[in-house]
Amino acid sequence: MAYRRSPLMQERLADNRQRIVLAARRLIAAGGFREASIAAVAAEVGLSTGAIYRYFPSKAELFVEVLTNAVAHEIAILSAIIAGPDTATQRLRAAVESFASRALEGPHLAYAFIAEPIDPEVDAARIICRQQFGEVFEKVLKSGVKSGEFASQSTEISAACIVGAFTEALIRPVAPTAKTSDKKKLIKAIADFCVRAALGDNAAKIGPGLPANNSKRVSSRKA
Amino acid sequence: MAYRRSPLMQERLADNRQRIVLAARRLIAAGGFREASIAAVAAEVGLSTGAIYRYFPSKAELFVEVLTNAVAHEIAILSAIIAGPDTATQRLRAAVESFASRALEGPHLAYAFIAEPIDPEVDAARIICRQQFGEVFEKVLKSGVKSGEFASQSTEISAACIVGAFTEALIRPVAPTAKTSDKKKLIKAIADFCVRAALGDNAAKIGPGLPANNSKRVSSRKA
Amino acid sequence: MAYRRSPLMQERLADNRQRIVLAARRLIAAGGFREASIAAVAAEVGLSTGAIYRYFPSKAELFVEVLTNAVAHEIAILSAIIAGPDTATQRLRAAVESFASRALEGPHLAYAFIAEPIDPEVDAARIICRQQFGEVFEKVLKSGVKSGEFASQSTEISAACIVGAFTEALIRPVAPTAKTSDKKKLIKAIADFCVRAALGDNAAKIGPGLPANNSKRVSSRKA
Amino acid sequence: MAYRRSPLMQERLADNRQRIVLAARRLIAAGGFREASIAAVAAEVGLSTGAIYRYFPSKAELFVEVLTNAVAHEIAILSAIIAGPDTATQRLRAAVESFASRALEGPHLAYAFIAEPIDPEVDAARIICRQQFGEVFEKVLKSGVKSGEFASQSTEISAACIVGAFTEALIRPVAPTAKTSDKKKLIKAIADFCVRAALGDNAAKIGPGLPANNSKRVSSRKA
DNA sequence: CATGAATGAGAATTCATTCAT
DNA sequence: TATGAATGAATTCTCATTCAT
Repeated sequence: MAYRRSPLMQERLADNRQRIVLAARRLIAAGGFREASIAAVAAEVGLSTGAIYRYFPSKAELFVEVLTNAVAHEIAILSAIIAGPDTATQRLRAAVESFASRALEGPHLAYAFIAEPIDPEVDAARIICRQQFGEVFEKVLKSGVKSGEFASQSTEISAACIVGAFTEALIRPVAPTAKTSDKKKLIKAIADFCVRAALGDNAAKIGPGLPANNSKRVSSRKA
Repeated sequence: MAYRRSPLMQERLADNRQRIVLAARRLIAAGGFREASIAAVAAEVGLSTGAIYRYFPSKAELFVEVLTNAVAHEIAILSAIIAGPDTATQRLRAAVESFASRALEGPHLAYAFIAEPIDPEVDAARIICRQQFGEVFEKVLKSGVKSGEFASQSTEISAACIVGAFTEALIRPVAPTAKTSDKKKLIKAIADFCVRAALGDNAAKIGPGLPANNSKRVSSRKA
Repeated sequence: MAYRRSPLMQERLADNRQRIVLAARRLIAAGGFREASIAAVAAEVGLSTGAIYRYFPSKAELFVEVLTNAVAHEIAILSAIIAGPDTATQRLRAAVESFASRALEGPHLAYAFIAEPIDPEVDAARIICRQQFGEVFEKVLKSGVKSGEFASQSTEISAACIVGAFTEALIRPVAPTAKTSDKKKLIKAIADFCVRAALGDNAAKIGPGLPANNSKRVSSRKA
Repeated sequence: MAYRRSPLMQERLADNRQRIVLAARRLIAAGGFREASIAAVAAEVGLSTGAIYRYFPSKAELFVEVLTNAVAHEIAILSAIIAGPDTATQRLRAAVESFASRALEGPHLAYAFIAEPIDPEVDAARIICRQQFGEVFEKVLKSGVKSGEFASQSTEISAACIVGAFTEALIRPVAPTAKTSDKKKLIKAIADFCVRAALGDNAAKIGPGLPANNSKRVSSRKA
């Protein structure tokens, strides 16, 4: 009598897989790769270590999926923003701010995207993820350059720089960064930086779209 | 009558310390912290593991010195560039290009500056190093803002973004990046990005000083 | 449907913990702390080194348990003897003889109670163990002094001296002490010594209760 | 031209040997065997580690000499006391007090006499040392038994018990034992214990020579 | 003779992975 | 399928001992 898998069972299985990924993600976000041992992940999901290996052939592949998953989620959000109806400047700013604000919530997870290769396999995945981010940003840049809104530039490399630029923001405050208002300022300043870089000498043309810094946007407009 | 150490010996000793640091650096540059076990470092210098501990009380302290050393060297070069007589724009560009081109030589070492905290002690050193880089860049930014050459901005965060932006360049090509010409383009594009971000809407004012991308600076000016 | 651990397995697990403690104890008894490396203990139980750490977080804690266990066993026996109905003299003698005879079986284990602090944690446990022994003996001494059977004395220090006195017996014959009859003589002589010291000048009063040496109690009295 | 050793040189050599032994002794007394690494000993004497091996073929042999030396010194003092003109009781008491009071000054050195066999060779030496102590005490015991002052007893084992009994005193206060008055009481109580054990039921005969507890000795004797 | 750098054999501890139940 | 005990290789660090200078 062959066992047929009940729908309930199937769901639980799919469930477990997802729960493992999320547990690993939570641990990485909280304490970095170092804290995310198989034993810790298993404990977090409420399974045994052995059970993890029923769903993932190795720790590396689990981590690859954690990255892939997290990135897919981000990419979806960013893509939606970037596909929006606003000007390229507005969309770029919104995308950077959106990503950066989430990144600040889990700095250790952010590390994961740029961290030291714990494992070659994981490293390969990470590079791909970064490229995906780059591609999304490249879209806005291209559309902005095409429309003349942005300065002419190597959109591919600019995209990479944008990823790198706000990456920095994630890494700096390893200590839980005090105030919410500080975070907002930080995010805004990063977005400003990226937008300025995208605009180039078109900034003047465009006019008051870009505040030169956090507090004087109005004054900058009157010129 | 105390025995005096021969000059040859003295040299070898001082040498050894440096050789250990360099060997560790080489290993980190080639394969990351992961590959730089004490045993590997010892083998690389041609010493026993025990000998390493004559020069460094712990692995952490060795790694701290590797970072400190590497950073000190970079900082010296960057500081010289930044203290130069050129315009802020030129100095910023030169600094970014200088740093980025060296970083491309040892991508894994670059990782070390942003890596996942392997060890709290090493991590502390890393954060300090990043701040030092930031401070150097902040200098040019401040001088440029003060002279009116750069747009008004949060120089601290812009400096961090610059560090982050070219950090990206170091991380991307983990695979040995094909052609030298590619590297040059990459470096130039990064510098362009950073300079644009610094200039902001002053770009137009300043005039054709900034090429919007690698080859078409003229066209970008006509607008 | 969670798997239930078979009773056999459960038993083996509980067993293992105990077996590790006993293996460590055996090794210490045979060759001292020196011979009881984690590797040796693991080999003795037939486990891997890693397995030991499933049961004990560190070598120190294992050793503490070895001591604690051994002492708890002794204390239980001694307490029973000392709580008995006999005269203080008889109970003291019985307690010393009981302890000493067991101690002679594992001289190296006895070392463990007085050994050089190998590890602060273990050392702390050892001091507590010695105090516990002392307290047990102090009970008989106090009861004997109170009843007038023993001479007035510092019961605390006398108790310590008793522990020390037969400690000596454990240490002397590191070489496998020849004959059983010798051991018996040794134990008896130690007990005599302790009892004499407890009695003090009450000895005469009490009468022939105490043999002055092993075999000639009658003759010793007539003098 | 053969080198002739100058008298000065000879002295320095003999000196060094002694200085090494004393340095080792100091270190052991201060922090136990654990703190007395060859490197530490060398630093203490102001020699190189290699130099130690010119005087002692191994660490074990150095430690053996440390023990032997220390014991020889003690034995000399004790022998003098025991060869004195007083009663056996007085001589025994004096010997115990003399030894114990010195032992309290360097508890860690005292450990060394009873410590866990760090090394079989050292262990062998330690056993011999203990026996030597025993022999000295046996002398008084024998003389006291012969004169009828002490109870008939196995002098060999009583001697061992005495060594063991005050050994305990050395081990108890690993923490620097506060007050001098406490120390005095401790030493006296130990001596009392040993003397009582030696006297046995002769105590009454002899009369008020033995104070049953700490404070009434002098007044009780002269009567 | 003196030096002290170098050796290298352990020792404790960690953790991804396997496998009997 | 699930469990988690067991494995064992790898890693950091220590220290007695040696030997070129």
